[in-house]
Amino acid sequence: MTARVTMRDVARAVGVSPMTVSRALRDDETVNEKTRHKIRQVANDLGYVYDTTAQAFRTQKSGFVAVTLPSINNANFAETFRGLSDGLSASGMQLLLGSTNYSVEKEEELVRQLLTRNPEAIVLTGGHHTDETRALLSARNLPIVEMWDLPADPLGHVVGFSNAEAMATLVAHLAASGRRRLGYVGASDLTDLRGAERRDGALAKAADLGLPEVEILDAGPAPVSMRHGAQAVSALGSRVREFDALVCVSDPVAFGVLSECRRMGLDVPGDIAVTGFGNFEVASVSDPRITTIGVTAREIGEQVALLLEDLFSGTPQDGPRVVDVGARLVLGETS
Amino acid sequence: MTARVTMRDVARAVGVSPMTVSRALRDDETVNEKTRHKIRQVANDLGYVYDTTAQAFRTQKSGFVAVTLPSINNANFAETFRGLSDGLSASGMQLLLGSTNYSVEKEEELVRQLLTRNPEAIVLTGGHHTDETRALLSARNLPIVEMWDLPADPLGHVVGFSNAEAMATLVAHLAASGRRRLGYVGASDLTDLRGAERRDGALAKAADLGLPEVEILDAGPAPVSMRHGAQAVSALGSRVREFDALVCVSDPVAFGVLSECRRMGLDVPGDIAVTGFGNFEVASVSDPRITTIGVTAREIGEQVALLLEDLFSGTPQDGPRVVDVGARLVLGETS
DNA sequence: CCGTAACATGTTATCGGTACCAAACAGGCC
DNA sequence: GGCCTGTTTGGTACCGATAACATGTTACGG
Repeated sequence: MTARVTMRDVARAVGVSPMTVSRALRDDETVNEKTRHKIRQVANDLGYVYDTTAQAFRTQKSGFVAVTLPSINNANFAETFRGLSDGLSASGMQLLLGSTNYSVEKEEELVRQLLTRNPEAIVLTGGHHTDETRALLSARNLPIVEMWDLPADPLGHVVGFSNAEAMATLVAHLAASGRRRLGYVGASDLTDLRGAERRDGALAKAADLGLPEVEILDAGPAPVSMRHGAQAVSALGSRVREFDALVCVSDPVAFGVLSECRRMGLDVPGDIAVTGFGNFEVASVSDPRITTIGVTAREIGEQVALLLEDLFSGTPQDGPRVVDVGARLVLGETS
Repeated sequence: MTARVTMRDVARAVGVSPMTVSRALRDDETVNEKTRHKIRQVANDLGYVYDTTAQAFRTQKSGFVAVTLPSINNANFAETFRGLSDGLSASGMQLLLGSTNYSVEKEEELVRQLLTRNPEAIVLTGGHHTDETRALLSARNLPIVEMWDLPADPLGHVVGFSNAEAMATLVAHLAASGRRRLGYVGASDLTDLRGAERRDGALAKAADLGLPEVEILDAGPAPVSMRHGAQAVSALGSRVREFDALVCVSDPVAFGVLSECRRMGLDVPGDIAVTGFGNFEVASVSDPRITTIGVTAREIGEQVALLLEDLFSGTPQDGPRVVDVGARLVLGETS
């Protein structure tokens, strides 16, 4: 194979210095219009491809923003990623994606790996991290954004909402419509910390409102999805009739619960209410539509992008910013 | 902020040369056990973080595999990405992800951008690309994998299945169970080329079997999802009764169609059959379960990873490889 | 005690851009 | 013409790791 074409080659072909080529392919300001045009032309003819790695090395700016998501296979996180990606492409940043599988240990490993690429900022999902992760991150002078939560002790900037509070709204709504015997369907372990917060929010609000104790229905280890919701209900068998509302950690779980309830001949919402979380597409398309919490997944990504753009553009900051994008009750036909 | 810690700093602190530090943090073979241990220790104490950018630059190996997906917000592509990601993490490769939004022009732009990062291989979804993309790629001596399709004129290696053939199987099944008046629900434009192939496969097979002409029900521009399936049916109104089967480009669309049919009081599969494609979770959880085509999304990713590992390990290759992972009919309760 | 092999470590140059500073050049003004 | 200003271009060093080669060190048999 022929050796790679570098700026030097282009420079030689045009009869200028590599420095001029470098300028011509970037700032445009100082280089003479004709020279620049010629350089671009020749670069193209020679099949020159710019080497971002070399640039990143020399300038010590990688052009990367590192992102960790619990799972890529989740419509909401995917939307956030898209919002972030679209928002940042304007400033020429590329995303470096890692998936933590809902594990803070995996997150630590990932952060360690991502940091070796010299990202110019790092975006984490959630506010729970290992001590080691926190140490790694604070040792670098690097903008940090935590999203999808409102952590009590943030590492840097925050774009999110209160999962507990949103869930409390939902429980209040159920109580107001006369539901009293609530079951909560979510992951059995607590690796999904956002899920855990939602659960705590539901339990606390129910206690607050004087409802009977909420029974926890185990849907298996995180991440839980449609099939786990269905399984949790079928495992319950006829005991499901003891409840008049099933509060689910997410819409996919709620959909599984809903489907299984119908298979068992239950009337939703006549016999039992079902609620989800996240306003996934399935919630608004299913028959009946599922009552849920609307989170602005895409907006979270966009807000993070805006925040980072501000940081990159050098706008002076007065301390870490906290953006609460909120979450609202979306009434469906299952409650 | 203090300047970054480099190998030089570690070397000075330990009293060895930077070269020894470099070796100690990598191969382990030649460096004395005690020296290595000391170096690791000191590196850790100093908070040294390896600089992959510098390594990538010096060795001219980026450690990146570039991947383009039509959409990240699609459970199947997300699964493929996971399979690929998990499979490649063993060989220390990191994925550089780009989303084409089902557009070959966006793909070209993306490929151009990704190539500046010197990826060691590139994985594309689908077999349709602009001429410019093909030119860009063949100018580099770079392993190329196309997945999710069996292109007639592949750029390199292939891991996929025939979308048209799979759809033909589905239509044959419908015909065998007595369905004759078929409607096809998919994107109106042809930007989703895999979708277009599925459509062509369905139409061709129907014609082949002597069924009446299949009517195309427009679900809007790609990408189409649940809501578009539902809208297509509601737009049809009572005309939906003219069909005895609705073949959908994907499971999400089929689910939308199914929900809307039920809202309209139709009995599925009594009055009308509904089929999907992709074996998404919603197909197996919904009530009734949706008849679909099972594609091995995760396996595609895993197979690509295996293929690339082989290439990276230097195993001699005899020409580009083609892996047909196949696709099978998954009978549900909607047909 | 020496030669040689096996192991362990050091030296130098380099990957492809670009920051920084210097210099060449053109045009305008007195 | 001489001087100044502004525009355009060039020269040199360097970012942090490592390939390739050279050198030093130890172990051991004869």
